[in-house]
Amino acid sequence: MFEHKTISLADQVFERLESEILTGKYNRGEIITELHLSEDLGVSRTPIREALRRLEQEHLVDISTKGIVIIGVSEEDLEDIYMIRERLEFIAASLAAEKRTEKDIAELRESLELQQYYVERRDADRIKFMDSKFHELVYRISGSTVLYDTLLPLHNKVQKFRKASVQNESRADASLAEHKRIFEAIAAGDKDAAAEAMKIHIINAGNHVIKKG
Amino acid sequence: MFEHKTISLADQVFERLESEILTGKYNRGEIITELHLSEDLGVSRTPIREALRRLEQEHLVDISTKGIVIIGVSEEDLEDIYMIRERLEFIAASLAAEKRTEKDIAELRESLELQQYYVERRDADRIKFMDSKFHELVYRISGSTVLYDTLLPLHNKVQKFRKASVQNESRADASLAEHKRIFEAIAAGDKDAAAEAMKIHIINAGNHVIKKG
DNA sequence: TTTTGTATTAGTGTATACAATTATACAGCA
DNA sequence: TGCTGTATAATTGTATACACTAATACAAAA
Repeated sequence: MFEHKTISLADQVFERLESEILTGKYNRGEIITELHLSEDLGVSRTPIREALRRLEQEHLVDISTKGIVIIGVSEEDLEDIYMIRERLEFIAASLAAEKRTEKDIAELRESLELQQYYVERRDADRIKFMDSKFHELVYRISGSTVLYDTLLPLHNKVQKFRKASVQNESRADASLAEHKRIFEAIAAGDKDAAAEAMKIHIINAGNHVIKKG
Repeated sequence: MFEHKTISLADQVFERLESEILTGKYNRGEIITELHLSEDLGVSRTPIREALRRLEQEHLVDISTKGIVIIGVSEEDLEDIYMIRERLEFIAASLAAEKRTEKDIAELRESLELQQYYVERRDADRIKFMDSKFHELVYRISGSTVLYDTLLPLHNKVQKFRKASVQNESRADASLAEHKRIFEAIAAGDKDAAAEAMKIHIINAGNHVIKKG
């Protein structure tokens, strides 16, 4: 009856470590060991290693003979990520406007309403969460597995930097307004408007996140 | 003296399986098991699993309770991949023209000379290899880890389809000419010309690989 | 004091045994 | 014939023991 989809320890460890690295718990260049992780998390090295292999593939860590070297996301990476997202989410929004179903529209609307709720309450963590949710929905609605797989990791990688941005009240308000504009265009099936609104949104978000030299 | 960099079994298994999946050894939907792989390759399940986890992350396989389900790359994925590459390699070429050193130029030139050599000898496998090498060099020279990590998997995923394309002699000649144009622009440090030449190249390559409905 | 060789230690890499879950085949029954 | 329950088998998930490599500390000699 109740879908008790058990998540493997390896997956849990991956999610946790990825989140901890992306939110800045570990410093760039810091070295950790499988044994420490194993003891800290209370699981054997096997699932730890499977998680680390995936993190290594994402270039979030480097596995050396001295241990696990934390890489994370640098300021330079940030600019590249927003540059790429600007181009690809432009496409994703266009496709989403083309392919969205009534159910998709309802999901987007609900996610926006929740975002509005949290923006009014100045709940930065949940704002960030709903912001991610909205973008992920657009990726999914685009119907392109390739776009989804390409964009989701890029989006996740800016977490640490995005939190500060979202705590800025005026930016939180503006971001919500931009999401609404994107939503309206997708709901109306207006491909060009959706793409353009998304492009502007990514550019604005990037400008607020990237520290200018 | 001799750098005998030992490659772990897990990495070897990953490379091999990835290549076999992308070149079409397994059919979409086919199910294999860890035990079979373990026996076939003569290694224990541990490195097999670590390889499979990475393949799963790339959406090349799906690990279910029935076994490992082969996903691979579909025809629909192809169009998305070339659409994305068109946009991102445009940027990569531009950055490469901006940042290339003399050493980079020499490497690109050498890779082109080899490609020419193999094109003249109609050696499809090696043409494909040198074609990949050229693009990978551009990714690297762009100086963006993010672009590199994003583009390399996308490029690799079209392997199976690219081989047929490269066996077409007129396309092989055209592709070489396009590479030369990209090279000249990068060597000259002409960002816009490099970007434009790359864009045209990707579009042409895509048109030859994608079967029209 | 510096350098070099060696013993030790700390770390990842691999194999194997076992646990848990789920698919499957088959028998019994309606 | 079709359905249902159960036993069996097949598969992935996890833990642990061991192998191997390389970094490190330390002592001895130049």
